[in-house]
Amino acid sequence: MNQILLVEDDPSLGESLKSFLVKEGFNIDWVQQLSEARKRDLMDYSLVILDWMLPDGQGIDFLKEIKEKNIGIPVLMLTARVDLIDKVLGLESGANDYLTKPFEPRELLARVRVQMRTSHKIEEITLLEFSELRINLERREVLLQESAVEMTKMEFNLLTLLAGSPGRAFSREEILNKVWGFESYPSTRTVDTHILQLRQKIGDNYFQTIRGIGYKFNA
Amino acid sequence: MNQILLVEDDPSLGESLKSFLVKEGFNIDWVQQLSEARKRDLMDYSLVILDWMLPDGQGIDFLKEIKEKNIGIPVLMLTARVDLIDKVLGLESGANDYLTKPFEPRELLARVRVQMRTSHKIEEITLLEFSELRINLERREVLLQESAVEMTKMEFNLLTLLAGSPGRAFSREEILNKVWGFESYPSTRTVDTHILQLRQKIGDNYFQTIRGIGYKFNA
DNA sequence: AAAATATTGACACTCCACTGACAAAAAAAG
DNA sequence: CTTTTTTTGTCAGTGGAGTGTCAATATTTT
Repeated sequence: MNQILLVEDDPSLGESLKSFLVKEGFNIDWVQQLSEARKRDLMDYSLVILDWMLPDGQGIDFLKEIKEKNIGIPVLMLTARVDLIDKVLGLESGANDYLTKPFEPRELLARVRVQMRTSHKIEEITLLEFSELRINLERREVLLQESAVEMTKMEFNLLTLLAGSPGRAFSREEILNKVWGFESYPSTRTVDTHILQLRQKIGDNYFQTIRGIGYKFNA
Repeated sequence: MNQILLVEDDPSLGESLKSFLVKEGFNIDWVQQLSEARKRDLMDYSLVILDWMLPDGQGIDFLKEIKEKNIGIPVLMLTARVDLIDKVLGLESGANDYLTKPFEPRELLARVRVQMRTSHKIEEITLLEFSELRINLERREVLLQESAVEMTKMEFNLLTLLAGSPGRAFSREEILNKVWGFESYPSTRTVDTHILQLRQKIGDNYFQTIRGIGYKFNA
């Protein structure tokens, strides 16, 4: 789990950063546009390195999207500007760290390691366990009474969102935002269908309908 | 909850940092020596701001001690040196962030907030508690004397509006605007009906009629 | 290409938000 | 105090919104 999503439009900087970090043992997925970055499933990464200015939008907008999803993935922002305002704005928007260009690769490396280190602590919660149900976030596996249950991508993401906060009520909109993301807007009925799938796979009891709102997971 | 241990030997810098952070709502415990800092119980704090050089030892030594204890408290290092080596060394030794003097107070503030945010999740007000009644906004649950009371969507919304400001009088129009929204305009009698439902479910005492106006919630 | 998955739309069914009517209570008027 | 007027309490019936379900279509993956 040392996968990093690098969002940087400058080809030469991106290339050198990638090769530098790869040498240090990280797995780098380098994209040059926000539109590309939005297609990625953030669950697959343990850190996002995000440029401030990008051809198709502000990096800070993407940052806000990430933080609203509340996945807990750390974000390290890069900027060419020396403006303190930008710096503060970035950090207050939820960035975990900030680096001003030009910077030394070794400082970047150090700060990357800090983020990996601190986020790894949160990653300790890779198991959600209930009476008959066990969800392994790291392996993306679901066990029902010791036997594996196959889950599709959306099913698994939906399940972990709900099961990650048992008892908490989720509105359909919140679910769409956090599981599907901002760029795709399926109808709210899509949520129902996937809930149906989950109910069929692991039983009705876990999922409680909250009429007019959405659903909640009961342990 | 927002207690910060500031370890800084320079009197003028320490004083100005302390007053600045106090103004921002933090509780600052400022010590000028490592020996003083070591006497403190780190459990009492949610962040340590640590100078690199101190009269009775290196700040980085204290940093290592903290990290070896594995308490999980974040540390923000300060240094007068511009040496990249120091920076990297500090971060690799377990510091969560790093600032090189001179720095802007606002940048310090932003980085402090980042640390506070990631370490201590600020608990949101999701509970309304009264003598026999507990309302959990997150779970959308209502407990009356420890036993759950089923609520429909409108009932729950109405209850939380009134119970959110106990003693405050709400006119029917205000209630309609805030619970039902602007687009739908049911008659004001609808409010009465829902108040009736609530009275039947959790007792008459909580809801007081204000003739000619509307209702208020009494704790 | 085929297979797996995601999404939409349709239908039936349930439930509850809302209305309207009347009773009861309070306030105002006489 | 009595009567009239206004406001609120109460309840049952109904229409419509919300949901479960499944099949059909679109999309992605293999």
